[in-house]
Amino acid sequence: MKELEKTYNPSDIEERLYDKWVSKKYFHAEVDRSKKPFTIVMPPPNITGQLHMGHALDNTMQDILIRFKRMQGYNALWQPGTDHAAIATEVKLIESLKAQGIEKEDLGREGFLKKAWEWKAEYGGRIVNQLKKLGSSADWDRERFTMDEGNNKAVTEVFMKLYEKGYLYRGSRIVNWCPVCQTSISDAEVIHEEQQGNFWHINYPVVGEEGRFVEIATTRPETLLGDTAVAVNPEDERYQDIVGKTLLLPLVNREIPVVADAYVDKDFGTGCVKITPAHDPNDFEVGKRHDLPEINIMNDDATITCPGTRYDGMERYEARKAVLEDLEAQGLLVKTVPHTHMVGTHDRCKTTVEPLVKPQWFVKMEEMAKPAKEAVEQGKIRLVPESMSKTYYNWLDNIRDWCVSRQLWWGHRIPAYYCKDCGETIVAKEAPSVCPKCGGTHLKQDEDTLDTWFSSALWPFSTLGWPDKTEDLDYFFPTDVLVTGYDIIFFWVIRMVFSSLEQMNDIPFKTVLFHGLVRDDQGRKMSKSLGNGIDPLEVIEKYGADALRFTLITGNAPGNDMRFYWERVEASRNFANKIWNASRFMMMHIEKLKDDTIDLSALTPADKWILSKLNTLVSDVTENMEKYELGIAAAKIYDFIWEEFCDWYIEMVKPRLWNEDATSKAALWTLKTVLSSALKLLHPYMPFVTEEIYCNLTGEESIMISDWPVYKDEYAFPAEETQIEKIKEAVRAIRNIRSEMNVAPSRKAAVFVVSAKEDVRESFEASKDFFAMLGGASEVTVQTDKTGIADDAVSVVIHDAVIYMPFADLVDVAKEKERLTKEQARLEGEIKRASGMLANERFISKAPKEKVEEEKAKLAKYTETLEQVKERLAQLN
RNA sequence: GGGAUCUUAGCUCAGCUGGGAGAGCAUCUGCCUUACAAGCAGAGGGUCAUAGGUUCGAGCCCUAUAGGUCCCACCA
Repeated sequence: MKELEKTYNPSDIEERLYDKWVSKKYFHAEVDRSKKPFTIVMPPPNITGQLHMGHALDNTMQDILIRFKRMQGYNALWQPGTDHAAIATEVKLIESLKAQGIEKEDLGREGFLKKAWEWKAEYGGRIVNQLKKLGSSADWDRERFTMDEGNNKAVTEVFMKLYEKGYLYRGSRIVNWCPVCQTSISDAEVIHEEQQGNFWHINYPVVGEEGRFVEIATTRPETLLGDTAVAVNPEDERYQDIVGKTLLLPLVNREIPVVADAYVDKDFGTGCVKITPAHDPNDFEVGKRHDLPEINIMNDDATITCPGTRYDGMERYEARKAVLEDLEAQGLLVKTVPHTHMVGTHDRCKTTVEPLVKPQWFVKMEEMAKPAKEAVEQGKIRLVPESMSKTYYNWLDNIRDWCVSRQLWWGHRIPAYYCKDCGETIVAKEAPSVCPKCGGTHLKQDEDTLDTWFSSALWPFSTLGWPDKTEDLDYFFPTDVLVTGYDIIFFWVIRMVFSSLEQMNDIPFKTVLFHGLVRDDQGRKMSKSLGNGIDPLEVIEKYGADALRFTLITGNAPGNDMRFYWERVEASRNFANKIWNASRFMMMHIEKLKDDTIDLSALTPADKWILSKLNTLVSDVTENMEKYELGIAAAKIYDFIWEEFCDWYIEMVKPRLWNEDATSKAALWTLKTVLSSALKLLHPYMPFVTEEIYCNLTGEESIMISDWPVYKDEYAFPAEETQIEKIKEAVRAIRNIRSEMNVAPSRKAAVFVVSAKEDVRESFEASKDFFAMLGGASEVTVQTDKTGIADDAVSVVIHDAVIYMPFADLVDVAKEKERLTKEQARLEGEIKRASGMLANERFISKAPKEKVEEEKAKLAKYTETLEQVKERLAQLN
């Protein structure tokens, strides 16, 4: 028999147990047609990443589900991997190189990529190791990387298929350009931020009509340099006569037409809009409709290109200033109106994006969006919580083509080749040596790479071997649940859905379980810049992985954000310790249990009560977990173990174990049965502590491969449940009275239970041993009426019975008086102090309001308490 | 402009299909009782944002209002 430490120390066992699980290959799943599969693919963390609370939450949820299903007998596969995270990695690498005085260009493409792979080799495993500290039971033997050979193959395959189908095209269109990262980005990567700016009203002179102007308003005056028209609404009476006329563009003195276009809102601003097709998505469309030229005025680093002007080479905001100065000087700046508007910024670096016309690759979304929407509408894919569906539909309804090319080096290089001789575009798996159209040999591969999300969109099937027809794919796909944060529904979830429907002709997963963000204790997002992030590893080190996991999963509804409090981790740790100690108690007696067989009729009502409670818990928890109500299930297990099992059942059972009476075997059997089942229910949440205890308790190899408990009809004892609940009620009543009357716990008293009902008397009689102990009774007498009970006995009424405690036996009147007198003196002192403070005018006027109110409240409370004390004293005299 | 979501005890939040208001922490009181002071026992504290409505019955459903948070959207 192993003696356990008095307090639970997670760091003593976590690593050892994790190593055991890994070496026993418990996490590994192979195709096994005799079992039903249950599959989760892990959202691949970035190779550059460090474990943060979001990962911890995300992976805890997945681990809970996978451990639960594994115990239920499913062939559970949790497929892990990491993401190459194109922009994030490239930017970080560039920074690190810069610190060494090296520029990206110095290395060249090859050299840079070599560095990137070295980086990956160095840091790629870090986050995986951190995930292991959490207890994640992912199948690490199957770990994948978005840029490994198989994924590269999948990416090329999809690119070709989409191209052949006409869903992938290259075109010069307005894209979001990040001047800092120097690449195009997709719409999803642009976040709109409210910024304080101005509306500048500018006069454009009408050509040939001296003194006549058209007044436009703009928030980006520097783009004036690229204007090729001014537009008005065709139905705007004010401007009917100037449509078709020509204006003289200030500063650059270019003649531009006035066009009529319904895009213009005549009630907004001046009703006249300057049109800059090369620098605004709407203007681009207007430009197309009116066949306007596109004049690019900006370089990739957001400096102005406008040869022959003084703005040429200026930084964009510097140019804005200069343009305004010059307009002002020419008297063309009518007015400046402060204006808050939304400005697009790059989600990675927060730089204001510039809409620029660039040749890029786009995925045509219209056709693929439809089935993606239907899959959710028709219930083939279920989103949890359901409210996410609206967000999902809304995005798909308004979807625009997806810009997938990036001007980066780290990523999947676009498998497109251009013939320098005839301009032909060839999309192929391997680099062609001759142009199939003209036979030329001057071919050049596209310099760009693909959006990171292009490869992650294939993750649920690429990790299982696609495009090859593998056994894994056939067996494990479609996956069962995807667990992820609601913040990447557009980036990832939707793209996986349409990619899977298109490539696999099937849904990628049956359910998406969304969770919220983990915020700091003030409700702020955890971020590096704020420095308010809490490192999960620090939490694990201090309180254990189980405590962290339990904290993250409880006290919050699915999909909601949660705040992180150390106090809650501490509470979770205390829970682990509670279980630890319950098992210590058992270990002290368990050797007396010779065998695990029992005749259920040998059980006492208390045994049947807890067994029945457990039975209900088993079905409740299983049901909750199947509905993905992980927090509710966890709370139920917590309450059961702490309250019912520890605070009541263990206490009830003590006299039987101490006395080693005839029912002690039943007690031991019940303790072991109930505890081991409860541990199983808890195992998905707190894998380490449950494993350690379970193995000690049962001698079995591991809890994680044990069977999930199931509801058993023979464990249902409704009559005993009500019977014991009544006794608990009586115990609570007695304790309440004793506490109210200030009876020292050491002071035992005689207790009489009076009931006219035979069954009630019988059940009290049967539970006398623990009832007396829990109620602090020296002796319990059960009878039908008040015969022999003193008139001044304290009584408390419960359902179907009255409990009497002879007063004189309970209270030492002299001592009670002494205590009350002391209390009276203390209260009078407090009242004097508080009323003194409140009588001081300077305190009232100068102290913070709260403080004043606090004192007032205190005074009121003390006064009230004093009254009660006086009353009590009067009774005793 | 559209949409989502929240407003419940001092704090942070649960409350699953409507049926007698909960947890953790904090506060107060008493206990080192042979598993656990990371504990035990007891107590105080809420007109469930506001106003209507549906219902035998609403924290939960409907409408409106106020306030908070978030997402989406090309109003220059």
